[in-house]
Amino acid sequence: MSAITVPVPKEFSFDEALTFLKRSPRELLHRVENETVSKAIRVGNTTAAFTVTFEKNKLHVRLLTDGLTPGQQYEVVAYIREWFDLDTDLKPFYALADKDKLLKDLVKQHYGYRIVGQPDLYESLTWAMLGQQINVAFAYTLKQHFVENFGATLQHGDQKYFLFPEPATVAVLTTDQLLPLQFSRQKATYAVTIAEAFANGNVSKESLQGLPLQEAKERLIKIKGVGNWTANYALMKTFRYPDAFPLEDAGLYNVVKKYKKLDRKPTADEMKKVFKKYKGWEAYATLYLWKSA
DNA sequence: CGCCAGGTTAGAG
DNA sequence: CTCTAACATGGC
Repeated sequence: MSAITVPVPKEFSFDEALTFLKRSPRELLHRVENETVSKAIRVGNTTAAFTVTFEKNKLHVRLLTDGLTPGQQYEVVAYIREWFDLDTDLKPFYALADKDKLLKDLVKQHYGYRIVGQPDLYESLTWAMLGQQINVAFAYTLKQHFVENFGATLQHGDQKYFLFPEPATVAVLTTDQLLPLQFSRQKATYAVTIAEAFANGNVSKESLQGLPLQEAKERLIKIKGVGNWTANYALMKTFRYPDAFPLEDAGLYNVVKKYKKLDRKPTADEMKKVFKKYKGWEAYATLYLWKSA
């Protein structure tokens, strides 16, 4: 079995990443067992399963699928680098956070916590949409049903790996096929609309790559069902624009409410004021603030 | 049972 | 541009 080592930055915590990945027992797109993450992804025209562990200060990637070309192996490693957010230099953020009352303790407690991402923009956008206006636990239930019903699977040994559904698969669904999965009519419609946008090529990760945040956001918001919150969330998880963050997020409102000892929901202006301090690092500030919620 | 949850849209004022 | 109702369902 081939193994590949991947160096990580000093400010990286595999444990924090694992904690995040273990968030829901309903997650089908990866497994965490004995400090080992396993997952399958599509690379080119094939599917690759792999495991990731952390030993001697490095990630160790083991490919479970035989016969991958060097190019495909490279793609797997590139995916993992993106997934674990290994290419962001957190030093400037930590310098800023160390001087901030709200963040100071959080960044100490969770030192090395990064944005566990979703390198697939379609997955990211759909996942964000599923999470609109419901609690996270139920969002995972919806995702579980969605993946079980429409995602491809890969059997490796006694392990079954699920892949996120493809846009082309979802684009041709009727809302009636999604209602039994506990989707609301609205979410069912949104799911199909988002899939159509990707399936017909109107939106793709490649076409947004490198765009300024505002432009990327505008393109995503053209899709019905994708508002400011959803677009920011997806851009945060896929491209890690450091200043992409869901300002309207209920969790963030609650953190600020608590911090300012308010007896009501903070206003949008009050939220903006708090986040002004984190200019350029709003996404990471959000990540750590969610930890306190 | 009631309130709220990782919101968005369409329509009115 | 801002405000509001409707959507809609589970978790706690």
